[in-house]
Amino acid sequence: MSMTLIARPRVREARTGLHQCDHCDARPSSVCNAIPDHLLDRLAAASVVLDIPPGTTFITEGEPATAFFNVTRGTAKLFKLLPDGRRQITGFAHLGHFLGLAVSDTFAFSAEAIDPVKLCRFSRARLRVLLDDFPAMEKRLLEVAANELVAAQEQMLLLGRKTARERLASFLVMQSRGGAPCQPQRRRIALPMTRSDIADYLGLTIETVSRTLTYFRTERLIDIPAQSELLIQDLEALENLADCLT
Amino acid sequence: MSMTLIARPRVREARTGLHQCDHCDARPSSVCNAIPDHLLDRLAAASVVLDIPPGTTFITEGEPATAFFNVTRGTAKLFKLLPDGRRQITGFAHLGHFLGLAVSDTFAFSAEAIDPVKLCRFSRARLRVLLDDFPAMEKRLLEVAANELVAAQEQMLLLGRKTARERLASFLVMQSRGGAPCQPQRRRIALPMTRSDIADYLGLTIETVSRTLTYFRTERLIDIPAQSELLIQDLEALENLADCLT
DNA sequence: CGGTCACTTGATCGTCTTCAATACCAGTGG
DNA sequence: CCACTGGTATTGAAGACGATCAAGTGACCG
Repeated sequence: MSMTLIARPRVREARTGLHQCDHCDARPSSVCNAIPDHLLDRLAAASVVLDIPPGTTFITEGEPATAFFNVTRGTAKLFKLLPDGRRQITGFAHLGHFLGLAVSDTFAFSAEAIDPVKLCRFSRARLRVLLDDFPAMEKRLLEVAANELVAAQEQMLLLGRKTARERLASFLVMQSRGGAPCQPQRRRIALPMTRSDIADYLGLTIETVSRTLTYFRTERLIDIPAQSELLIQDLEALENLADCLT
Repeated sequence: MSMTLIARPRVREARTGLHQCDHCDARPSSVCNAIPDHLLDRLAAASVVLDIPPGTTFITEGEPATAFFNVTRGTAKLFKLLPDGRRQITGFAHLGHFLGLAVSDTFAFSAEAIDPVKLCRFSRARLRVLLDDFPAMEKRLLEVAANELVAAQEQMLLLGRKTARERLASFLVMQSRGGAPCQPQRRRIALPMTRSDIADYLGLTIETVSRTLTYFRTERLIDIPAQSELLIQDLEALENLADCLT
């Protein structure tokens, strides 16, 4: 039996005195903003910076949740697997996203870097201390959890009740807002994830994703200058489709 | 044009000195257990007891979230609607379930009583005060939110990647544990919800639910003594189906 | 009884999947 | 420069699962 040997990428760990939270890109949008500026050294001391190469799984479903993460750069996909390999991507984690809410001793999902990802890692114990010392951070976590719950319910609606066209439209509209609601919309969308990722996120196959995107293109709703780049031509039509007003 | 007039059920409000939290059925399993016994009067003072008749919608998606609820009796369905009437039930709320996590000023879902439901209502302001006074309660809320998030992701996997048989099997196995994981399994399941509710929960139609249940019955996996009652005959087979090990 | 409502069962249909072939693109080496 | 390779995306044809449409059953109730 031939065996492919895959070099397991070593996760580079950078724990240095240089690690500073005060000019972290993620802070404005992350739970860390609950900690006042003059105490940021506490936060820096509790965390370790990691560099994750693309394709690396850094959280595995079912493994003990000994540490939590904060994404400070890049995009990760969060997913669950069935024994036969079927996959459901439950979300994409961008700048500022806190990983470790859906947890009950063990992680309920796996996480894999799509492009080069930078993480802040907090051990469970150290985070516990931080939360006890900064109740505001716990409040922020609750806020974040509430928002994720809203998003999750929206996704259930999509997966349970929307058609392929509606799912793709919803996805594109969401991406045009940078993955979060209430953000300014951009016509140009970067798609760091593959078609397969999009399919597994929307509960479809890659063929259906591909076909539907070409439909949208022939209908002049979008343009696809490159594989990982997309231009929205008719946002209103897509929004109507997404909210199923058609 | 003929018009059906529906008597809007008045929600009975019982705000009396008799409202006591110390022998509330919901307390052991709800967020209220974060408050020590000798301070339960604070909790009672902050809440109002409501009786909700079956079929009454007591939370409407999009309306301002001025109050939160705790279910102390009965079962409610939580759902989202599309403009054309398609519905996705995102969950069922039983004894002890806190309603108001998936919130961002306005409710992200609607809630309707399936059978006679009793609720504890907390105004947003009063709950705020309670949470500030009892940080343990905030911690409990975060726990609850984390658990709901885990459940939501599991449901996304179901909706996005499982077949009708697998969905029904997952549903039945979950119900045999009383809707929550880690609880003792019972062979006899009460199904207060209609087939239509089950369908909208699993992203199917009532016909598919009905058919699949009869398949299960002819395969001796289950028995259906009454419409709202179900007996599991072969739990192992159902569990294998649910986790897609077949 | 007739009426309603929820559920079941049957026949047909359509959307999305599956299977398969082809195109595309970047990287590598002759 | 071009052939070769591996990974990813697109396109086509056929098939299946679940949806839709429609009829029938049974329970409950005034």
